[in-house]
Amino acid sequence: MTEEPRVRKRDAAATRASLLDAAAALFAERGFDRTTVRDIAKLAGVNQALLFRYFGSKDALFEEILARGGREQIATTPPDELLGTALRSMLESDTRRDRTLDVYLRSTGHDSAAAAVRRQLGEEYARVLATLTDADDAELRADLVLAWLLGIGLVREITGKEPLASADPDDVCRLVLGAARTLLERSG
Amino acid sequence: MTEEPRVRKRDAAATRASLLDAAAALFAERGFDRTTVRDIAKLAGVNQALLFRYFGSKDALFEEILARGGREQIATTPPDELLGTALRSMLESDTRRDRTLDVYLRSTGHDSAAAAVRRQLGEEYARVLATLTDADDAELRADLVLAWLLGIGLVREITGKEPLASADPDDVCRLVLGAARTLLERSG
DNA sequence: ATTATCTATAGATCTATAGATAATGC
DNA sequence: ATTATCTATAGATCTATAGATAATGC
Repeated sequence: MTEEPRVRKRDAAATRASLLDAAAALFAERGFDRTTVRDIAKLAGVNQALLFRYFGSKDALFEEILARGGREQIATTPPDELLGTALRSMLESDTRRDRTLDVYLRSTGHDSAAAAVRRQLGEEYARVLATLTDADDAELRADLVLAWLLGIGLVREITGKEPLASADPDDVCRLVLGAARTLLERSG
Repeated sequence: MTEEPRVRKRDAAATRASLLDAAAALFAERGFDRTTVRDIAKLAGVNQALLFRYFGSKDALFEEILARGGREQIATTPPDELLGTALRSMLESDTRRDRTLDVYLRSTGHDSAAAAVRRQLGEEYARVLATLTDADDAELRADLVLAWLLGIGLVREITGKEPLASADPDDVCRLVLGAARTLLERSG
């Protein structure tokens, strides 16, 4: 068992990584504005001045977290399974899951967050989903499906409205995929 | 023509109302954390100390704005038209429209906002929408439809992703209502 | 010698309050 | 006399930086 050493040696790369992880966790939990650089440094177990040394500013750190969010997934999933896969990975309460969506949902006051989502959802998910239908408003239909995913994330993670917040992922998937079929099916 | 007087007389009620309107506009535009009490007072055209005299704190003012949001609408609309009406009123770009949804969508870091939406959506919209289907998971279905509305608002107002952000309200209504029918129709 | 880390603090906010001023109504 | 409004500022943040300290590798 090679445990992580409790007392690290001087290691710039590890310190940088700790700050990234700590920031991602706190931004996901409280949003950008309510997370202080001192909170981040404390959780990472490093001095707060190092945050500025390695990232330059709190904003730059935020941008880096948004940029590293969810980049694989898409390429390895067949288009007609993408919606189900994305939905399910969002619904699972794995502690190991990607929290980038929560970072966005809790930082809607920050313009960079909006831009990042626009870019990532747009140039990846929307493009693939739009290939599933031959309707001439395919892109709008794809956007509506993505808006639904974001809305479900919003209600479950932030608003906390029941019964959706605690609903079984299987039930949610079944209902959403059934209704989304209306939007993304082929006309022929 | 009885114009609003440019130089008001001393009028506590009018000052209070000005502060409420100014705060609602700024919270909708920038969210709670990025709006300062001095911004609000400046837009309202009153001294910033009056905000504390009339509301006690920035938080209390925020709560009051959330509480006054969208209270009528529901009672006067037949259940089966509620979804269409709510969707359409959200999509219209009337400058006169209720901005409470935007306040919430831009203040997701603030717990009061989440509580207010949970309460209002829950005890009003969700309850009515759930009567539209006799499925035994009617409440979950209603929540999913509401999550969709929130998600569409999020993408249009905050994320700004095209083509949804600029899409024709008629097109959006047609697609959403068609797909939502799958969730809310009666089985019999 | 290099550079990761830490100390101390500047400088810019931001919310909130105490107390002064002045316009109104009896 | 009452009370709406304004002045001035306390006090608590928060981001960011300059410069000191100390652990590492050649």
